[in-house]
Amino acid sequence: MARLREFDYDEVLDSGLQLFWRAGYEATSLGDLLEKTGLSKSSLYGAFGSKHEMLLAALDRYIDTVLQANIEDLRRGPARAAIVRSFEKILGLAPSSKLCFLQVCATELAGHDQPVRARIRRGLEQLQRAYRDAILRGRAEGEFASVADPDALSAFLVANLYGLQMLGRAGFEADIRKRTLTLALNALG
Amino acid sequence: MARLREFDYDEVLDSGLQLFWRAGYEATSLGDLLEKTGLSKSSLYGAFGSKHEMLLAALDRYIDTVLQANIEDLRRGPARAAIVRSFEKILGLAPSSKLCFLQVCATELAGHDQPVRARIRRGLEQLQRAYRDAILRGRAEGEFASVADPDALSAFLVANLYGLQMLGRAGFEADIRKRTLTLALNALG
DNA sequence: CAAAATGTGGACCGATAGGTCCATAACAAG
DNA sequence: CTTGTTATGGACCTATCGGTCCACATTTTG
Repeated sequence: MARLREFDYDEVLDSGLQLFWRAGYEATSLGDLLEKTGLSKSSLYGAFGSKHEMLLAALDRYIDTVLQANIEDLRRGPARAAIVRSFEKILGLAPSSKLCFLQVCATELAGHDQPVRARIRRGLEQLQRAYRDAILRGRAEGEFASVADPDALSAFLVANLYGLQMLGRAGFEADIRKRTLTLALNALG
Repeated sequence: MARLREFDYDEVLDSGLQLFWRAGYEATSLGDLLEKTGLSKSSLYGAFGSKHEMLLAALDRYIDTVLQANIEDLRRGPARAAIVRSFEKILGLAPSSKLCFLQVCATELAGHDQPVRARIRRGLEQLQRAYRDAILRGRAEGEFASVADPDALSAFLVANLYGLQMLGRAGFEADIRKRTLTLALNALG
């Protein structure tokens, strides 16, 4: 072995994630990254290789921490309440607040960037599975009347989650979004 | 008056729109714009003022042409068929194809750019109204059983439209997206 | 303590970013 | 045909972009 790094890898990665999350990939410069993390270029490049590889690492980190926390929360308590909870994080969203990082990367990069797309798909599929599990749990408990295919129903919930974020960003009032959500939840029966 | 411009304003604007649409705002450079339009910097700046103002003009142009065409198509024929048609443009979407330009701008810019957000809202509201009109038309014709509030129901359709684009970009198969759409259409009754 | 290996700071790089400026060209009005 | 006005091409500007490189610092291993 040799000299050990003086910074915490995950901590730096979280800082980078914050920047990419707020401003997007292109609008986040290396200078921004260096300033926020306090690292020198050598350290950052030594740890991540390039700006793009750092984004990929940040995406993985997002999925494994932020998204995972949401997924775990979906497992807690009665299924319907858990699903509503997962949506309500979005409902209060002001136009300028952060969207799901997956959405940020999907629109900016996934069209021409395969590694990014693969990660987004992975994240979305995890989320879909979590909804699917909640649906099955709710049915077992007699909470839901719908007999629709759980795969389709969970994908439907994911789609509505991201669609609602779009409405929020456009400045649609919380009231209309709340009623939109109600319609989505109706599909659960 | 004086010397008249040698290019067609709307034609140039459409070229710019194509670039912004495909790559996003930050990733589209002035050089890209000049190359694609064939203009010199003076001409482009004389006509639009800045890259940012050109984007705003492109957004307006998108709403007044592309989106407007979709909206007009929603008025044709039986309501349910028209709504299905409007979604099917999205359903065939490969991961790398273009999203709605409003979505591109919403995620990249609307968080911190008010003029952009205002335009996105305007576009989305026009789209929502078009769905609302189609819903009312369909009800009058006895096509729909649902008695849900048309404002909420139309916002719900808009949300599902954009949510489905997200699924497409992530690489979700057309089959699962089709079944997701079916669930959304169920809300029409 | 020497040697091998890795981390760090910062100078340095060519390319490109968005934008301004100016001399010249082409028009309309009188 | 002059005058006022706008359009055009392209030189030019400063700042910053992402990235490389190297001398030096710090560590583990033997």
